[in-house]
Amino acid sequence: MTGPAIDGEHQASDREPRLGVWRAFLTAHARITRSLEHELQATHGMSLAEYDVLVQLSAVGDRRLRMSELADRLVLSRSGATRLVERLAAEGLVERVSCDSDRRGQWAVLTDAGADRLGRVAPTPLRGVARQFLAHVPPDDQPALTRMFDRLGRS
Amino acid sequence: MTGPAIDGEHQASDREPRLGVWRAFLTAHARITRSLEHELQATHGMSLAEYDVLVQLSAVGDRRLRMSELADRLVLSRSGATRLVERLAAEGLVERVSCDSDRRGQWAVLTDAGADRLGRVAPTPLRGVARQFLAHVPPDDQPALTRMFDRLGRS
DNA sequence: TAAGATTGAGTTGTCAATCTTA
DNA sequence: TAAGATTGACAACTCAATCTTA
Repeated sequence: MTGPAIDGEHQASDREPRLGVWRAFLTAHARITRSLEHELQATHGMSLAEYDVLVQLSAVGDRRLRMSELADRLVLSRSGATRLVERLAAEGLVERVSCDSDRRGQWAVLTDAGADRLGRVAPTPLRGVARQFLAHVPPDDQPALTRMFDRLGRS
Repeated sequence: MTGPAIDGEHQASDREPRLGVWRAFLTAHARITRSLEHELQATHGMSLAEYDVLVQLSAVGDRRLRMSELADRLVLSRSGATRLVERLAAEGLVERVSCDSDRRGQWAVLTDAGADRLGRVAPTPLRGVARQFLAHVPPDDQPALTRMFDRLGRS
């Protein structure tokens, strides 16, 4: 089915047949994140971006990441990371510590309060992801999908 | 806590094994859209959001969509859609037309200038999507993936 | 009363410029 | 000179309130 004709479900395909997957990918992402954002905001007054910082920090051994590294992991600009950490620091969930070995550098460190908060908050987004995402992804396909996603956006 | 153990590649998995796919999905989306955004902005001074409006309008028969419908398709708030169309209208790429049958309603209509602009601009994002997304998605898997993405974020 | 749409106020992110240390 | 990080100025989106027509 190469014709522009019967486009039914997947309109807006930029006149290109293959673009259906891409549009579906975009829309899925937007719907899910929007929903998770609302739910997390409503139940715990936290944004997904803030939650992601706590998750990233809690996932590394010593609960700390350099600002640049954090920005890279969040796929955020450096200034964006600065401001995000700034807000979390104001709430006492993250602490800023300057780096000994390179005095230009700063660590973003998860505080105990931050870890506690993450523990209380996490169930909400976890349930959301399970229900809105994982439930629709066949477990057998997950390893292959993960590898595919990991390749996307590189080159 | 089941043990922070061997998390290797997919850290930040929220202490949950299955979450690797989810994190990979999030990161892939962020990387690709960020790159497309920069490229489109640099080459044609247009945002991805603006481009998406033109695409959506050009994809429907009479090149027009009600504001609400447009917002839904873009997965954007209604006010977000209003402001986006406002900007495009200022550039003459979209025209606002009030609706006859329901005088509360407004059509966003793609102008000829808008269609022309879309034609000139499109090659850039299309190449980007081909290179950063489609190239990594096996053609045989695309129909199944499209169906999967279409289900995500519902329920 | 409700639905379509817009507006005012506020939040969050970006870029470009800047400061500091390597 | 360049790299890490922050700041100022600004762009784009969200919610809540509002206006208009159903």
